[in-house]
Amino acid sequence: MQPAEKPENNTVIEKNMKEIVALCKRRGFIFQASDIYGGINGFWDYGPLGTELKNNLRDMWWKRMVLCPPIGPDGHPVQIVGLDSAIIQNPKVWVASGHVGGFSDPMVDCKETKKRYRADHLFFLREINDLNKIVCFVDGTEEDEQRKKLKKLGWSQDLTVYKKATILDSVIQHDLTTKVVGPDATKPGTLTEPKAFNLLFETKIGAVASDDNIAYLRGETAQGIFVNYKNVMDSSRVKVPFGIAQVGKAFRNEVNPRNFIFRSREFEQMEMEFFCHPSEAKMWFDFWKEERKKFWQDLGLTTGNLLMREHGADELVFYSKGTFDIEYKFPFTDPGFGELEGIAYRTNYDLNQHQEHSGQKLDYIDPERNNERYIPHVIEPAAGLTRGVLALLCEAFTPDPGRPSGVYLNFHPSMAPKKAAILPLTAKDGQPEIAEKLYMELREEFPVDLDIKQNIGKRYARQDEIGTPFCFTIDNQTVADQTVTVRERNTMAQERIHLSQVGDYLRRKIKI
RNA sequence: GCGGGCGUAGCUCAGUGGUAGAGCAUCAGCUUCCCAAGCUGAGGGCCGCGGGUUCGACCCCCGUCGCCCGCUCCA
Repeated sequence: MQPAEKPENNTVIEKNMKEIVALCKRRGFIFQASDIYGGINGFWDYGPLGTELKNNLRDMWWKRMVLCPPIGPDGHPVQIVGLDSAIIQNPKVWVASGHVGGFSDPMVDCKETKKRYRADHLFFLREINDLNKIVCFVDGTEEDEQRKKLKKLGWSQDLTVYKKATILDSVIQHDLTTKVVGPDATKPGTLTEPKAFNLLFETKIGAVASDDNIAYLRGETAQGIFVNYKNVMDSSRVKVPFGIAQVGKAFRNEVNPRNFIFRSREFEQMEMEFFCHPSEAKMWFDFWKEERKKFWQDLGLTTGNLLMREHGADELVFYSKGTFDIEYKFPFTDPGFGELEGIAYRTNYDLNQHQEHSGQKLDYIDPERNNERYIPHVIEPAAGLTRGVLALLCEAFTPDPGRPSGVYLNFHPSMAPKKAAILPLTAKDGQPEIAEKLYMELREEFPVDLDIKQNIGKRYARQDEIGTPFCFTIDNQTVADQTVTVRERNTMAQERIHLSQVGDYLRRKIKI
């Protein structure tokens, strides 16, 4: 029985994701980019409803960060300002950040075993007296394992007769790739030369292309914040501790885009860099961890599908003193989780780097600490906007055989692309006129649909499928006494309220 | 990047080496006082794209692009 379990499970998961993707296309949430040309791997377009959904999530983040930031430990709202930096910056920015160079991982393929290795995760043993004997291991391979492999090859198992090399380049330089036995290979010469995977998109500035005008599309929005730190300080009357927030596109040449919009080459981030005194960094780290978790919960992601996971020491980038991921249980990661947002304590690494590379002083003179000079430390909550959209879609997707549409999207009303639909029960007897009047009133404040055609069941079903939380239906009684029925999406229950209360009703329900 | 699977209407899928099909959706009209109901009709496809074999290709072959699954990868 055991073996049957996994495939069966996979089928169900696959089906779910397929249905979600199909619904997204059918109803205009998300299309494959360049669809009519056969698509392009790793890029997606947002349709009419997807755009509304994405904007809702973005606006809610902006509100919670910049317009109404949370109350800090001192009882007052924390200070955060907004920014919108260019996608293309001076290429030196990406050298300073470590993305150029550090962001490109050379990969080595094994022709025999079809395995792929990161070149910088490999080391080599070369017999000192025999240039033809070179064997390759993955970092961390125990000496016992090394000897086993040497035994299999029929070579000396005395590790002292081998010279250890860590740089594949030296092997390449001496043209020895044909001699190397790969980590899982049985014969030499199956490893390919390292291929550079530059994860940053390159472009050329100016009409004439040449190598000295290379620029990069940003791999994250964060660096735009760091390079504007001084400008914001000098112009905005902010004092440490404070934050700078930015929402925007970022680009990464992912080796293998997968899972709908989860890993794509063009995506959108919502990042905030919070600058503070080093002695308070831990406190702010804990503060933002809680705030950010609460954010996703407030939007309706249920606790069972949300996870706070601390990075292990091996996972941490060298300059981070701690990173937590907020992860979501997507249908394609189930029972595992996938990253939605990372909250990282980045120390003052980035500002230090930019101070060094730009030659500009980026230290802060703190009037509240006896004019102490220091480079602020940074706590970075960095969320994926497009991943957030996917999480909201997956969470909302609710199959329900008991209703005509067979499925509905259970969005929190604040996230729903359409807040309400106005539906005259029939297209006569003065009902369309009342409906249109209500529509014109409501649309000033809410995204709403007016739908007069076809029978009421079809119209309810359509609204269910796009996740509209409320339908206001005009009937004969409306003409007589100015009341409408409100039909609630999840329960399909109806109540009757006065026309004059509709606006208040929506306002109350949408608020988080 | 490797291996496997798939690509026919908006969606879910039939289909045969000889003139492209169904259901649902969409749209129009009628009918309907509350959940894709009923009746009548309409639009919509170079069968992913490009080659090849053939008198003739949606079908067979090759290539390519895209999607899904598994590896690999994800600063």
